[in-house]
Amino acid sequence: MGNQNYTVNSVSKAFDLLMAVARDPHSGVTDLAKKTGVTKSRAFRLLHTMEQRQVVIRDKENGYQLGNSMLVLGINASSQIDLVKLANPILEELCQRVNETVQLRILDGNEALCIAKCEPSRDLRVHAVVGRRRPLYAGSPKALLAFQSREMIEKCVPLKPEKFTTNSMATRGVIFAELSKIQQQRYCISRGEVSDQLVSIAAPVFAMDGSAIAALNVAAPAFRTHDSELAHIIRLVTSSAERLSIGLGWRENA
Amino acid sequence: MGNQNYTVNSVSKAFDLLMAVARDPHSGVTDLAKKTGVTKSRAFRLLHTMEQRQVVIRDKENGYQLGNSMLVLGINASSQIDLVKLANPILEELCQRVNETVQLRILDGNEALCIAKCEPSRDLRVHAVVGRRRPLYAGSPKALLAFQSREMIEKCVPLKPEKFTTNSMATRGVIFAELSKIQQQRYCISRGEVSDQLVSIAAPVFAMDGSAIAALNVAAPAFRTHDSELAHIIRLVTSSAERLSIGLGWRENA
DNA sequence: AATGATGTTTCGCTATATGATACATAAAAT
DNA sequence: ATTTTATGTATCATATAGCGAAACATCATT
Repeated sequence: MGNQNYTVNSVSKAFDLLMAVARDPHSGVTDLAKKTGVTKSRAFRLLHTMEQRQVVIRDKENGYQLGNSMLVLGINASSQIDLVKLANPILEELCQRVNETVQLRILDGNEALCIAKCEPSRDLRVHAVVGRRRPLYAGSPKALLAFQSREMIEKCVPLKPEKFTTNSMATRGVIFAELSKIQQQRYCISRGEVSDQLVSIAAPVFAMDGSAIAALNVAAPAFRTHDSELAHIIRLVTSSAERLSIGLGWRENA
Repeated sequence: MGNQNYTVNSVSKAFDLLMAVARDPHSGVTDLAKKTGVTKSRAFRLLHTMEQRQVVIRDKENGYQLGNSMLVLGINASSQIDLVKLANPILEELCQRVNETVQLRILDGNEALCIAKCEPSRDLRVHAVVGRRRPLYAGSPKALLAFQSREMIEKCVPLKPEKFTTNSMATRGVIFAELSKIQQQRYCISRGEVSDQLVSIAAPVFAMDGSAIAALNVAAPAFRTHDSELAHIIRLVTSSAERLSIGLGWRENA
């Protein structure tokens, strides 16, 4: 049962390339090769292979972008992953009620990964990107971190946390204190910790086994979010998160 | 300038496996190996590689399904592919107006591939699947075929067309005639050609270069679609398709 | 013209991915 | 209980598939 290396290198590198294409569409072979640390020949062959399968396509200037197969696979993925399947209607309802951007983030490695979002159709709104990663120790991802094991928390809060804004929590101590507060009240409010002038209200989502696997959050411009409405938003976010948890088979008691 | 074989076999096979996983989630190694005509060892290694990258994940019973990476890539794809990006809001509006299922299909090989859809929230509705392929010679994909080159049409209409229902067009002659009619009127109505009791109204979408690259269609139960409303639906479908074409840079005059 | 970017092609080498086979574990059948 | 037939996982020797480097071809730009 040794930890064998069954990895097929070309396949692994192909996905490196693919992620690179997703990140910066319209890049060419040379550029992508550099970004992924692969020889030009190799990049060319791998991309060529993916092109044949419509995984990537090329624009007029030979730049690569994601192709139809990715589209098909992606849409299948969202109907195969229970969490996303369940979440989307709940996100939409929440988004409509608060009329602000709503996001769902899961734990991925020691980061939070956005796997679903919903934006209102008003002109000024918070922009969310599916696939974007954030550290767990700042802003609304704390709603996810707060419910992890002690070791996990230790591992994820660096000794010198990055200061995104003047409002970012500066020390481990402050963050730890905030995490236990979040654990008690079961929601997290962060004001301008990651971006200035943004307020975010988040609540954890629990799986059947009681572990916190995701965090649901509403992100809004600070000036639009007065204390009077805050309680209302908190109620909506926590109840949406709870509905989602229940949908995943979670039950209140232990 | 020879037609070199730059294909990296493992990568190609990996995507075979991946498509198989998308098609039948929760299958195991053995099963997937059979379906894709690959040895078990190879399937295992390729799937293992993709598992490491979160392209696939496994359920409790060792079954494979699509993972988070696919989700992220898929969502990126839909924002990178101009057609889909443009189409979604238009599909949604059309769907809401007609209160029936709306689909967008592109030409893919000699089939029509559904790349976007929108379903109304009523109980009885036509079910659409992104990623599903259909022949071009039957039902609403004819709206796409009608605007292709003579050779393409010849190639895509088989000598003995498949009979999906009793209403399917039986001979090449009948289909050819219908195609020229569609070309003239710029829309296509099909009644129960692919599924009994279903009516579908479709219109072509043109690219900047004037080629027909997609077809937009509304699919509805026949009993709900009376002749009185038909004209109205046609108007909505054609105008939506035209808006989409214009969004892609197409201009009315050649 | 000359330079400096692209993307594409060639080619010989060896590391890499491969099939066959064996093993381990679990479920089904006897 | 014992055997059978599934499954997923591991090992290994072999050849071939994929590799890097460097040459080539098209473009822009100078």
